[in-house]
Amino acid sequence: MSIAEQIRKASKKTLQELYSLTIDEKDIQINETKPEFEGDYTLVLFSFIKQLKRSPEQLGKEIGDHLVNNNPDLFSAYNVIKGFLNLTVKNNYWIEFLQKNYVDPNFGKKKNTGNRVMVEYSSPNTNKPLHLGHLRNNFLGWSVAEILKANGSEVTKTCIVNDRGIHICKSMIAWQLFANGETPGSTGKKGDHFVGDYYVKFNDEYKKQIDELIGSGKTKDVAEKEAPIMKAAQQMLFDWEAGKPDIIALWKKMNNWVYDGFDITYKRIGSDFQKIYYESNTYLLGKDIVKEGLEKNVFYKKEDGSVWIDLTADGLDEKLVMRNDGTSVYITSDIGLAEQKFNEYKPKESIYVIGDEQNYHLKVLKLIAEKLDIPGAEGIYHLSYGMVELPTGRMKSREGTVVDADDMVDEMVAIAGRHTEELGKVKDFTETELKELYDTLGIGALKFFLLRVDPKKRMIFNPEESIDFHGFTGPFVQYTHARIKSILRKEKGVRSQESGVGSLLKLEKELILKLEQYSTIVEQAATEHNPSVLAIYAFELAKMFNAFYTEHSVMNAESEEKKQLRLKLSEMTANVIASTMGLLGIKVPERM
RNA sequence: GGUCCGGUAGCUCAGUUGAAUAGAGCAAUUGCCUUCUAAGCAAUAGGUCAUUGGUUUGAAUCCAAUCCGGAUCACCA
Repeated sequence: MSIAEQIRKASKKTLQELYSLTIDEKDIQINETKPEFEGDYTLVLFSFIKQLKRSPEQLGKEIGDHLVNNNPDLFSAYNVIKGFLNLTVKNNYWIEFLQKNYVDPNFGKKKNTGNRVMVEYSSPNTNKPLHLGHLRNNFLGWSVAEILKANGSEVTKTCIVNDRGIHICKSMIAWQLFANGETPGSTGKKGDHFVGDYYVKFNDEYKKQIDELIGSGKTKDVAEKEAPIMKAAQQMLFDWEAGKPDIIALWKKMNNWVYDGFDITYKRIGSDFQKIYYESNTYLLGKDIVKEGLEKNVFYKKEDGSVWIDLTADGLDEKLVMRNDGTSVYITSDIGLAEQKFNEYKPKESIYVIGDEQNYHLKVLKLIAEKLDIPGAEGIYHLSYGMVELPTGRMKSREGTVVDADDMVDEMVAIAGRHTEELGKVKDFTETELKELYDTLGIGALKFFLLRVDPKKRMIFNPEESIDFHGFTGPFVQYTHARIKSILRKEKGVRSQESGVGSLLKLEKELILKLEQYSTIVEQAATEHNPSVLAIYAFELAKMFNAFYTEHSVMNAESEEKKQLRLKLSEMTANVIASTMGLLGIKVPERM
C-alpha cells in the first residue's frame, strides 16, 4: 500500500475516533507537501472545518496529535499552517522502503489479475507507407498495452489491416499502367514505399485526366466520375469482390510487398501483435448483424431497401447500416468484428487506438453494439488521440505532404549519432554497439517526443526544427540512467545489506519519496490510458536524481553507511527509470 | 447550424476529481567541468491561466454566456 493511501486510512480512522465522523476515503484530500513547508504529505482540513465547527488550528492540532500518537511507526512530526496539516513521515520508514525494494526490477508493477483487455492499434492501409501520425498511434497503442499489463491486466495486442478497398485498387491500377513490371526487388525499394509511390502516381494521373476533361467542357463533378483511371480502379474493386483470379493474384502480390516493408518498420520501432485481422476476411461480417438488428427492431428498413438505425434520441443522427444493394458499410462490419473479437478473446475491455477524427464513428459503434446487446459492448473504449500536424496544416498522403515514418526514424538515429560522436564518450564501442546505441537514443527521443503529450491533444510537428536531445526528452532520462550505471559499475553494485543511517538529507528524501510514488503513477497511467503520465514522471525522477548527483557524491560519501544508502538509492532510481521507460517502449543504455 | 475537443510564459507543454506564492522544457541572460558521464547542475528574467459574469471560506480547475482554433455530422474508411 502506498504511503499516501496509508495516510488516508489513518486520517479516516482518526476522524472517526475523535469526532465519530464517517467519511469516504476518497473524500480525504492528501497532497504532497509543497517544498516551502516542513513535511512530506499534507492533509487538507478545510472540508471538515464546517462540519466539525472548529478552527483550522484547533482541528489541525487535535488530528495531528492523534495521528502521530497512534501511528508511531509512520509519523515523526506535524505542523499546522492555515487549513493544512503537514505530516512528516519517519526517516526509518523511507529507509526501510528503500531497503526492501531497491533491487526489485518489477517494483511498482502488479501481478497478473486475469483481467482481459484487447488493444487494437496501428491498423494500417496497405497502399502506402507509415507516416508520423501512424507512429503516434503505434507508440500509444503499444505503450498503453504494456501499461495495462503492468497494472495487472492480461493484454492481447491486435491490429486490423485495411487490405481491401478502392485505395488499394488505386495503387494496383497505377502499377499495371506505369510500372513496366518493376518490383521492390528490381528497384531495391522498400515494399511499402514502392506501392505508395504508385498510389501517388494514381492521384497525379487522376488529376491530369480531370483537368483534361474539364478542358473539354465537362463539369468538375462529371470529370471526377468519368476519369478513365478512376473507372478502371472501380472496375478493379468490382473484379476483386467477384474474386477474379488475376486481380486477386496481383492484390496478393502487392500486399505482400507492403507487408515486407511494414515488417521492417515494425521491428525497428518495436510494434508487435498477438493477433492480426485482415479486413478482406472481416468486411462481410456485418450481414448477420443487420438481420439480428431488424429482428430486434433496433434497425429499420427504408422503402428503397436500405437499413438504418435511428440514434436521434441519443443526440446523434440516423445512421445507415446496410446499402440498398445489400452490401454492408464500415460501421456494420466493425460491429461484426467487435463481436468476433469478443467471441475469440472475451476481453472485459476492448480498446481502439484511433484518431480523434473518428470520435463520432466510435461513439456510434459503441451505441449500436449496446443496443444490439453484443457481448462486450460496454467494454468498448475509444482511445482517441489528436492528429500530428505540420505547421502548414494536416498531412495528406495524396499530396505527398507527409512526414514518412522510416525517414523520421532514420533522421533521429542520424542525429543521435552526430551528438554521440561530438561528445566522444564511447570511442571504445564497436560498430555494432554504436549502431545499437544510436537506435536506442534516436528512437528513444522520437518515442518520448510523441508520448510525453496528452494523447487527446493534437500536436504540431515542425520538420524544420529537429527534435531536441536536451531537457524534457528521452535522451535526458537515458543519460541519467547511464550516469547511474557508471557509478554502479565502478562500485560493483551494492555490497552491504545493512539499512544504513537514520538521517536523510533533503535531496535523498525527495528521491525516495518520488520512487515510492511509482506504483501510484503506473496505476494512474493505466486508468487514464495515458502514457504521458509516465513520461512526465520519468523526467521528474531523472531531474531529481541529477540534482542529487551534483550536490552529493555517492562514491565519496561522508561515511560508509551513507555511501551504501546512496548506492541503493542510485540502483533503485536506475531500476525505476528503466521500468518507466520500458513501459513507454524506450530502451535505456548502460553507457552513452 | 448540431455535437465533441482544445485556448495556461515568445515557442512546446504540465497542472483541470477546487486549496498554500500557477510549474517544467526550449529559446534569452549569468555562473559551475584537475573529484562518481556538463546529453548535466544552479540562478535571473518571462503570466490579465481567451473574455465576462456566477457558485464557494477558496476557482486555471465547477456553472453560464461570448470570442478564437480544430474535428465531426458520407450509401468513405
